[in-house]
Amino acid sequence: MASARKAAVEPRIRLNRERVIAAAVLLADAGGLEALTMRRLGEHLNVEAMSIYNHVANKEDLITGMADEVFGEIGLPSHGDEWKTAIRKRSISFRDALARHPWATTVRDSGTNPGPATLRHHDRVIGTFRNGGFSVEKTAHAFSAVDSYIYGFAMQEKSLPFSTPEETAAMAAIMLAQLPPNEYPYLAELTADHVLKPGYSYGDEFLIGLDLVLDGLESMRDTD
Amino acid sequence: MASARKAAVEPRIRLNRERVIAAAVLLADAGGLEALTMRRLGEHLNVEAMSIYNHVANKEDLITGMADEVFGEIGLPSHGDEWKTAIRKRSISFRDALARHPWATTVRDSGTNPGPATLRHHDRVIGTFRNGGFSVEKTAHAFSAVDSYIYGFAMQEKSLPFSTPEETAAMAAIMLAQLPPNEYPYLAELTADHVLKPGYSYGDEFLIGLDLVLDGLESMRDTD
DNA sequence: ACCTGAACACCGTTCAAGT
DNA sequence: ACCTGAACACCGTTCAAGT
Repeated sequence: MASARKAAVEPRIRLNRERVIAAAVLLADAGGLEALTMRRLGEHLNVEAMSIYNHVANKEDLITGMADEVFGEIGLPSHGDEWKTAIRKRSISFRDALARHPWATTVRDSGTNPGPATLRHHDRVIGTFRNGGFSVEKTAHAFSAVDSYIYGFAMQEKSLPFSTPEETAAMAAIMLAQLPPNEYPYLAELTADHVLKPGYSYGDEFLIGLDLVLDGLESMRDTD
Repeated sequence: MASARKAAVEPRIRLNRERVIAAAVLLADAGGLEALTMRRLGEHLNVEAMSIYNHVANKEDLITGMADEVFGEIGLPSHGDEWKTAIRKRSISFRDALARHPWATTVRDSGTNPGPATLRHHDRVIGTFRNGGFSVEKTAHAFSAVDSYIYGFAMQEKSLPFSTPEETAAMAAIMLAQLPPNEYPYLAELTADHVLKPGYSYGDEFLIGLDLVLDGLESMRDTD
């Protein structure tokens, strides 16, 4: 009875790999990958840092698990949709996931030791191109082009020193003022005539570039 | 005389920002960004780690300098070439630079505090689009699309667990053997029928995707 | 089976002290 | 002006010891 009450007061839910990974994702979302230390993660889990090693081989294994968690959040391309619609939807979902977890843009576990969510996701994307009439070779081209674009865009977006339109305008004005205009005339023009225009948001570029790539893939599929 | 000889035996060239950055780039090229520690860098410069702070504000400042160094290695788009040729050449040069310095794919200083080489490079790229008949707005689209693609491709390439064709074949065979084929049929097909084919090299995808983007930009420029 | 405390070999960075 | 030694507040990870 007494011990039951004590357990209720100090819940100390059983630790496991999933809970460790989930807490680590929260920590990295809030402060970036460099804010994720084993000691800090232990604090958030009400446990000493060393206990984490009972559920995760080491920090690298932890980060691999985190990356797979992010891949699990990406909506799989739907079998019902036409290939272009399906890939477009999952690309938007992919970019949204990377925007929620900016640290994930630099991790890229998929090359070395992909987790189950990553494998399943890749399989479905490849299958969408194949069933959309792409040859095996052209599927490889398509997969590489689309994912390169998404990763690169997410990385550029993450490294911008602003996020809201107001911040953007303020930062752009400062940068423009610091810019020697004779030295960088085109950069100055782009900043003054485009970035500083009301309603500018770098995020809007995503769909423009994405559709450019998808349209290009469509005509590639139908030629040769 | 004696001191002159001593100076010859122990050259101890005067340290400066450029020499510090150059040594740091070598270190990061060899072992990645995590191999770059101030103590190790000091060793390579025959100096205590703390001396480095006389030439660099802190490690972040050092890495910013390194990123600008890499941008300086990228061939500027030539004024004589037609925009597509000029951007194509500089994109290949950009990707080569990122392949030489894989750590730079994850740095992206340009957003927050671009160095002089970065600014000059961006100005020339923007100018190439403008002189090639792109409106200011379409120049922004083009710049974003091309650089997103290049960054993303370089990141994917860097994270592959193989580089030579022999390694690729060996790794792909292992991965294919580990793959449950019923669970990931399309991934298995792509690996067996494409990646394992003799002559496969992921790097070859670069130009295919790049030309896709460039052709898309050309038709975007000429419509609306 | 899981958690802990102490310890090891590292980090980046400061500061007073040297030349 | 530049370099150094000692020190501080951290890291990831090990290992023996606890329950």
